[in-house]
Amino acid sequence: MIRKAAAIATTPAPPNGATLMNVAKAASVSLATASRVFSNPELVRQDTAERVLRAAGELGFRPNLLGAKLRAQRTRIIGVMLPTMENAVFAECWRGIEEAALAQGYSLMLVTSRYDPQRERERIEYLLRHRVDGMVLTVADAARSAVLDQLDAERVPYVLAYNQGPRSGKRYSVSVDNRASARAGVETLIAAGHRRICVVSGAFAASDRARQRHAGYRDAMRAHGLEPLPPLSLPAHTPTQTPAEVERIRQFVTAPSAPTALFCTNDMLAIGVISVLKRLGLSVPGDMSVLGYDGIELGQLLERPLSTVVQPNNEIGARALACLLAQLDSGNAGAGPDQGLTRATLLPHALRAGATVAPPA
Amino acid sequence: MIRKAAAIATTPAPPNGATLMNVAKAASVSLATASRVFSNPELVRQDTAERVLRAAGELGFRPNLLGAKLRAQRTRIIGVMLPTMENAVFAECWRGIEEAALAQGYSLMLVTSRYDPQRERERIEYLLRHRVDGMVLTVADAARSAVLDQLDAERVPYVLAYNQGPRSGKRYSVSVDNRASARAGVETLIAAGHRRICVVSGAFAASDRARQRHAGYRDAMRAHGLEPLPPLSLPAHTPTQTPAEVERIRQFVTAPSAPTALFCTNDMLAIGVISVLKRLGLSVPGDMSVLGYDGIELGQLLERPLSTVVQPNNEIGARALACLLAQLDSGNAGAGPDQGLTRATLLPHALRAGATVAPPA
DNA sequence: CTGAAAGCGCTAACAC
DNA sequence: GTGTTAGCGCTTTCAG
Repeated sequence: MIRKAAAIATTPAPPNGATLMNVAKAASVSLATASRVFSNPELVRQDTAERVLRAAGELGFRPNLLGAKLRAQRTRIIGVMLPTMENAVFAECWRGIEEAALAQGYSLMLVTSRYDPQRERERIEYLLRHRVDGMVLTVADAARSAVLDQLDAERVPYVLAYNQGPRSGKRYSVSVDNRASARAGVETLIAAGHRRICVVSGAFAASDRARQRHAGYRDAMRAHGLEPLPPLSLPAHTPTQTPAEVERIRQFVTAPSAPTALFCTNDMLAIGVISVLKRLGLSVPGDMSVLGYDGIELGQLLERPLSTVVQPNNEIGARALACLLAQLDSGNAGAGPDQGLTRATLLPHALRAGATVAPPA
Repeated sequence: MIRKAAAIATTPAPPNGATLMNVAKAASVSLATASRVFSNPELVRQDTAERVLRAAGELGFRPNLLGAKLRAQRTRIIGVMLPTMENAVFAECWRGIEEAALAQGYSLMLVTSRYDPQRERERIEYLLRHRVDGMVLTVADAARSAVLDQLDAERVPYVLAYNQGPRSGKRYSVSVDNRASARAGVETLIAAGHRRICVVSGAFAASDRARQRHAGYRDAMRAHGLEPLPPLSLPAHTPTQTPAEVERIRQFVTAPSAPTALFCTNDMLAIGVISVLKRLGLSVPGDMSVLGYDGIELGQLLERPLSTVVQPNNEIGARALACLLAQLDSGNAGAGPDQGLTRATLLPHALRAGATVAPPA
């Protein structure tokens, strides 16, 4: 008895007396019945349910998902890791993920990695401690990612977004065909009459997509008998208009045999580059054509709409989540046998003709 | 015995045998000691701790935060509700929040409301069920928000971001002085020689900031003996360049006594408006000056850098979180007495001269 | 259709 | 310093 009293006293002063247990008491039913009213209503008689519901309403009952999750050993929380929200492409993807999650009754926990593998590890560990049921991830480099290997080893379900898995790999991924779409984009440049075309990218090491898109560029060039030119590799994937960066761009575009068209591996970069060119006294597309990649909405809102390779960003997010939930529903336990199906979902890309590409002068 | 066996069998097949309990066994210590090694290491002897740590390492132990949270009655999760991530201003704010949270060991749960009060209610209820310790919120209209009233009633700690609380209100908020900063912005327009200045905004009903900024506009106009003009109120806070919207803008800017300068209540809107003007054959700032509000980074990266009123977005997020944690640490229980301090933190704004404002023709 | 009871993994008194 | 123990709030057999 004393023990009991002590135990009660130590209880952190019920911040919320509205527990299921109290609801049950108020409705004169057992805890089990009260629980069922919320999780399996069909198992309880109409009027009993109503009584419980009324009691819940009066007490202002709000289910504590923590208890439920702990017991159920599944949280219905999905971890999402994206490089940054400040690049609209990921904000658009997030929207797709969030809508899909909402529709399916899942919650999300978002972390950003800033394209930093070290930080990727830490943030994912964090998600793991929260016992997320699975994750939607965009990593710097899927092919050599220690953290992905770890996730595989621990059998944590995840789906890559934007990172494109190999055609017959074991990893799930949702993306466009980076290489083919980049090639298609560059081909529009070639079709416009450009011969000297260069890639502008953030650090290739920090983005497998950038590398794949670069490969697509090479495909296009070679297919048309053109010599791939060395790329302009900038430090970041989002533009910083530091003097150093501006100077690098200046040197690049004013060299003796400067390119007549630039293929930027993402739209933000393209936007930044266009502005730098302008500042350098070059007109776009008069003196230099610029093609982006991503298809962010913003591109269409600009004074000079951005010509770009469009990815269905919302859909990439939504499909990635759907793919993850499908995994969760099915062979969650014990990883179903490989059905020989490709696990890399490729969504169609499109080309958006803006006003930043024209025939060379 | 039978019971016991049954109970074990029903356990959802340990997806993770690496529990604290098992670590404790492996290290031949009690559960309590093992727990202390992680939460209060100073309470346990060096070598004991090492043994536990080693065992944990071998078993691949990862603390299950769910159990800890349930027991501790605090989750160390902060709920964040922002209107949308697709407006960079909120993406920048998120960054500030995330960095601050990371530094303090808090996790975040992000939801977006799309400027929709109904959705605000639902999403917040969601956060509440997850037992977040507190929230950082940007709501459509803080002054008449049912959900905020509810949060007050339930004594859920929260801090508003962007929504500006009244000088001596009871609510915590972190923002700039919307009215004063807007006034300062419009005054730069007046200083440039403009007399006919109009506000362009998304639906005022859906944003108290838009209304406050509009009030600042009126202040500026009146202070300079100018007649406030009727605003152009667009349906959304982010631009959609639908034919209908373009047409509305056209009528507005080609009317007999059309304005010579436009003050847009946010940067995204300004960017969209500039592009529409261009399409309508008007040059900015030649035929029309445009001033934005928000100071998103993107504004500086544009071909024609956006003139705008700058808010410290990262800092708004970081400070809002800090303010929330301060609340949590102190009078979490029982809402400390009103210290007469203003709970509305006002951060300094700035004016950024871009290239979209010039003297009227 | 309803109830009793056994925990999910962890923390925090309290006792030793 | 360390162990014992009683739950946090909920779900889910198993038994009526």
